[in-house]
Amino acid sequence: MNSHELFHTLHQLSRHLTNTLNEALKPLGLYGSQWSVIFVLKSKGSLTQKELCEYLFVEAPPMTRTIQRLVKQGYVLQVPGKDKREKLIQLTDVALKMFPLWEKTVIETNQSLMKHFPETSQEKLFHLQKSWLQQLL
Amino acid sequence: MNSHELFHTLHQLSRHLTNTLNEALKPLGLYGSQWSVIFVLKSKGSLTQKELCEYLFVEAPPMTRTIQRLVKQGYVLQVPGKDKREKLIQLTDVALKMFPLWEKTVIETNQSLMKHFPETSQEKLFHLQKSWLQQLL
DNA sequence: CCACTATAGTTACCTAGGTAACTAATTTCA
DNA sequence: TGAAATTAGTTACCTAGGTAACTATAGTGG
Repeated sequence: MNSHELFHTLHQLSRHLTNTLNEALKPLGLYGSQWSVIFVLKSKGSLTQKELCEYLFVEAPPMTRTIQRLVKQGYVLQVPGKDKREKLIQLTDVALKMFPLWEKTVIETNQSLMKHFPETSQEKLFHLQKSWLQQLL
Repeated sequence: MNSHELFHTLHQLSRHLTNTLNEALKPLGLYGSQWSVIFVLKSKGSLTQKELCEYLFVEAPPMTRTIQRLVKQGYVLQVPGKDKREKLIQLTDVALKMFPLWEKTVIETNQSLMKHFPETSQEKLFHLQKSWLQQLL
């Protein structure tokens, strides 16, 4: 094992997971990146764009783009925040109604992705990656 | 730990590694994806585009783009292969001369990325990733 | 031989993430 | 108070990976 291999498998895994989720959400008209935003909003309630960026570790421009797309789809609203700069993002009723279906799809996809990967391995993987990431940031 | 967290951490790590490498290679006029192609060509010698795609697990169109960019930069040549469809990709003398510097940069970056991540953990992580990936593909 | 199928690479277009630059608004501090 | 610095979000543009469709070439089998 050298670092090339470590990095390569990591990137490859990431891409594979992304592509599989996108494929699963495609019939529902969503992409993984949009689901991530929706999921966070559902879990934590309305957030500012800044908070979304911080939570999901995504830079502002792509977050703007994702949110604008979700606004266009009618799944989120941009509501003025505590001052004139700030925008609060919240889920619409449409999104709340759709959420269970989206969630079901994601959970099934994730389970299928991890079907043959033991839970102990998942836990180990998570902790190793989290540990690495934490010392990087 | 739930699958959202596992996936999120993984993607985040992947992005961080990619961005850090790109930043390091930027002064040398290279991107990580180009380096990957160069590295494989240096390791294994001339390969067809198809072989490069297979080795790096990238679809043909982005590989075409990366190669075309490398051709424009004068780092690779496209040489006719065994039939009229096939193109062999090989490193130019310029690239061979530059390679040590590129490699040094990449190695230093990688080492810095892993500085506080013990080698035993790296090995464990690699094997977990590889194991998961193998049952997915 | 030739129609059909498969293959290698390309083009067009999509999403996603990033940086740089920018605008408008807010905060800071002399 | 007001200039300078900071902040929240946007615009422009870049790279990277993907799918669909395509072109030219090669292989297959009746």
